[in-house]
Amino acid sequence: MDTTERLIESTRELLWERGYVGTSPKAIQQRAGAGQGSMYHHFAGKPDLARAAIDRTATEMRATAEDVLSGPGTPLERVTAYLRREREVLRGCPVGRLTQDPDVMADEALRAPVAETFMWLRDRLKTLLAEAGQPDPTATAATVVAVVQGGYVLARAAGDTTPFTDAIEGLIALLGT
Amino acid sequence: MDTTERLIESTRELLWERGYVGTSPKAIQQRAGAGQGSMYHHFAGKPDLARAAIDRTATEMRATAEDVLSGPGTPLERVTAYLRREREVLRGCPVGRLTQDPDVMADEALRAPVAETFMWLRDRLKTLLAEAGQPDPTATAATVVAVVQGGYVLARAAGDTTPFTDAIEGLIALLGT
DNA sequence: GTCTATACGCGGATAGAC
DNA sequence: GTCTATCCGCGTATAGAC
Repeated sequence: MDTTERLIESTRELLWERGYVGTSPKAIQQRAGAGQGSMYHHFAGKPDLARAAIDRTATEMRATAEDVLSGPGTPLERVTAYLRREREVLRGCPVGRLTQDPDVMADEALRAPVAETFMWLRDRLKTLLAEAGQPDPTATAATVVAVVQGGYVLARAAGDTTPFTDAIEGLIALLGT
Repeated sequence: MDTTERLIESTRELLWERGYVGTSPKAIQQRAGAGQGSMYHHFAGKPDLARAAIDRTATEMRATAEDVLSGPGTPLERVTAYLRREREVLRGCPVGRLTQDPDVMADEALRAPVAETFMWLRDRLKTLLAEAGQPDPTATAATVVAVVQGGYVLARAAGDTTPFTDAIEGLIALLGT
């Protein structure tokens, strides 16, 4: 892995763990094993690096979701599979957490991939739920995504994955077999 | 409002807007109209102030919820009323957002009120849902809280309250009349 | 109780040598 | 491309005067 790659990956990890405000160039350099000069040679600064990191994280999240959503089974089974997909629950959602960062939301270039990811996801689920015969697919799609995002919040608050699983299984039960 | 009060209230606002990591003593002092010496006279430092602010915010949130949950109507109507309660959606949840802050989660004194608030809320909803005859009240209660918390995430990502409302109404529909 | 002075390292970056 | 030096203001206090 070359320096550019290591810088981006380190930034992704730190954004996930500590958010944008809590991530310093110095911390990125140390994790990447790169010097000051090296970092500023490859990137214009912290926002530039964050842009690369966030773009990649958002893209990856869509790909992961699409993988399950276009998988085998009836539309409802695929939504259920999406809900039950394995996740690093206690680490939270690497995209959703950015939503809480005022400096990310204030910068159009950083905010856009976050907004697009959730719009895409809601739309994708809406299509499946419509196929499944759900009466209000738009609203239900929002509910599905919200349960996942809110499940992370509950799990982190509790320091335990149980509330996440509960929230997911509670929703699946409500969606009907 | 005396100085102590203004310091706590300013801290509450800043924690809501910018989180713990993004909030500096200097910013607190400026918003409170208090000097450096004044702040350190009344509080031991940033964590001490944050503790007072978070305790109050958590307590207030429980009181607000209890108000609706112990209101008039059938148990299910009260859950619905809780879900439809007015909220400053685009500002996010002042308690839920703390969940994302590594320095808050790392400090037991700061973390405890956050954990307790969500445990209390899930338990309170569980009781109502059990009375309402829900088959799995524990799981459904987690789903209800998660939809609210996740709704905030979606709304902030979109810069628009619509996905929040969609998520809430989608859940209410699933819960049945 | 509040103010001003002082401290020291970090955040975020630029400059220029190698 | 990477390194070291340097910069300036902020974060987070402490000390002591008033």
